[in-house]
Amino acid sequence: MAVTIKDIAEKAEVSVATVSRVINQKDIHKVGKKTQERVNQILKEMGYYPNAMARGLKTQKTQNISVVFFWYDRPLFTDYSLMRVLDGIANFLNEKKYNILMNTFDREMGTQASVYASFVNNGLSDGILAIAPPVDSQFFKDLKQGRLPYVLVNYQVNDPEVCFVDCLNTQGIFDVMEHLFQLGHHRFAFIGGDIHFSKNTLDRFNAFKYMLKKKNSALKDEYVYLGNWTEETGAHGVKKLWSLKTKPTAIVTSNDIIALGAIKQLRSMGVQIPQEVAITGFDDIPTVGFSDPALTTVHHPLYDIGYEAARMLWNKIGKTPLDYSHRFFPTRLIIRESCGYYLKTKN
Amino acid sequence: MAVTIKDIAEKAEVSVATVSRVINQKDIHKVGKKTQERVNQILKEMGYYPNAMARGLKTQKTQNISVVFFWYDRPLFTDYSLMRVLDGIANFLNEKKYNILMNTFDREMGTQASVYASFVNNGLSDGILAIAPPVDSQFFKDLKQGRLPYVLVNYQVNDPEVCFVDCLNTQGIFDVMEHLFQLGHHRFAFIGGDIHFSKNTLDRFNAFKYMLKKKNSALKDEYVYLGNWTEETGAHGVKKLWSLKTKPTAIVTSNDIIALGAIKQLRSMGVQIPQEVAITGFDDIPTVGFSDPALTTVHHPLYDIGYEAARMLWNKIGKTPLDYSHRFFPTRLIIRESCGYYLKTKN
DNA sequence: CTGTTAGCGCGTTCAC
DNA sequence: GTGAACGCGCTAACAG
Repeated sequence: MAVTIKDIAEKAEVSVATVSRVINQKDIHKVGKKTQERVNQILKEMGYYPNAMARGLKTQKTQNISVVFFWYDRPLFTDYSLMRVLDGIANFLNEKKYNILMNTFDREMGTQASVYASFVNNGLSDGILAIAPPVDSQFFKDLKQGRLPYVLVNYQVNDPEVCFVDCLNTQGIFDVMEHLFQLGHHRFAFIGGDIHFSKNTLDRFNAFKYMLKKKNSALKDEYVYLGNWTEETGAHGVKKLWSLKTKPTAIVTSNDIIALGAIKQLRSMGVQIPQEVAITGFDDIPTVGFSDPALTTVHHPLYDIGYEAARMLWNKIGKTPLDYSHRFFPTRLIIRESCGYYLKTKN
Repeated sequence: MAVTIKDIAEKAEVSVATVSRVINQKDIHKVGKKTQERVNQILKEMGYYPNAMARGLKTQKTQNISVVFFWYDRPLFTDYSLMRVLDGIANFLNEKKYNILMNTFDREMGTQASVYASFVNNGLSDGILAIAPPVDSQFFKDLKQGRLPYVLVNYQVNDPEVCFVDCLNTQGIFDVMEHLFQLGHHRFAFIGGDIHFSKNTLDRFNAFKYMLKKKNSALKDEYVYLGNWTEETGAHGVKKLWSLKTKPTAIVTSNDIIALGAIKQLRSMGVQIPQEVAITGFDDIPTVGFSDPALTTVHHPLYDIGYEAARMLWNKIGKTPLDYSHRFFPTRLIIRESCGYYLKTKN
């Protein structure tokens, strides 16, 4: 058993109240100099450190934030995009001396009731950062009904009461497709993740469809392949597309990883990129700068999004008035080699 | 305020003791069937979930594990190697219904006293997984003196009382160098991270020196460059080496990231790999299979190490007798293109 | 300036 | 079968 405030009080021959005062430096001016020194001395000697549980129980503040990840399958902390968000979150919370409590749910658990309450709303944390919660999940409803402040990350919803931070997915897709249109492309395919799970993917897919309509370009079902977020999905999508008589001239993907898988598959089939087909990604993860060809993609300010989400939550917890409930970060088109832009301009 | 056990008791017109019995299914046979049903009903109706703090305070068990990372600078969850370890940890702890409490310290904090106690030994967790703690840090001593069970990960020490899980770093370096010797290399350089911070790096560097001695090959100071774990270190190391009159014929690195940076720099200087110089990595992160040339490296079973470390800690917490205090995982030489092995055999 | 005490929410012992 | 009461370690109101 660790040393408690009571042990200190006995040794110092003062009451626990006095000890508490010097520990927390609260009403400290009321405590005699001599007493302070003696207590501090004993605190050090006995190696006392406050029990966060007891303190939390009393103050109803824990100094912990729950960061909730929804894995598609099993815990996968090697997902660069999610971890880049976590970088931003951790850096902010570190500054503010908050601890991070990781909660990871798989696809199935995200849909269950009681997950929220038993794992998150259990008094262990002061607020919740939900990273890319599944579309229309039970967790999402629980969050609204629950008593804990929360901020959604990489999720957007048309509800002024819900706090979230996201990027302008729609704008990102528009930019990428405008770029492709300018380069003369006219048959567009889409390879993406599971739109029933990821809101970002859904938004990007919708933007893709919207843009086609706007440009009077037809959406063909056989030009759409939705899987998950692995390289395999990219490869499978390409295989499906290349089994068609009329191939697309451009492939828009919802994520860089998918694009990388697609590129690998195309190369293994001897298809020239970008001469025979253009391809684009989304997120701008570091590796895509070194793929062959280097991937034209949409930069996603993941770090800033994480940092800002943590800041918003911190403000909510601190009752600091926030005059906005959500923030959108702009994306940025990163033109590299996979669409042939530099090929054209070389001419 | 969330609904408490007392609220339930009042509504159900029973005592809190009875409610506690049905919640925890303890001495449940003593509770009347009717009562059980009524309490369960109300539990659901009112959306009750136990407060983990209060419970932890009472039982002295938290169902939380502290996972401690020591960043070289700031929180960096995008480090593949560390996150791959976390994958293993999280998958095991998920199975056992333990939560993960993340504690991140920077280089400086790791050396400070009181960090252990105030951030880790605060009653919030039942045990500690310390990922690659800094060499000889204060934290390390605190861990030994502290009352919490712990397991070190990616760290090894000659002390039967200290639990740890690590790979056979020495064997990994031996394999890589034996491979290089077989290919006829004779002037060896080493580019690595900070050996005063990372035990793994230190062990690998020592293995490098030992192997040179064993093979009667001289260790030249100008063939050693130690920085951190970024691509820049690889690049800087190469620049330094290529400023010398006599260049090394082989570069052994302590980590894949460094090797990738070195390769990039060598290519930008027009140096042929492996014709002019061979280069090796360590860890076998996914990207190195796609570098140009593909990197010959040492496979590091990071996932398994994390999983096993979590399992060991879980056993310690559960007082299940463990008949060993540490485990070493074997490494595996992965021969790709960067040392010229396939070049030779093609002849 | 210092101490007494109540209670945060829960589990558990010991009565009945 | 059930309940009263205590205490985990701490903070804060109040008393002196």
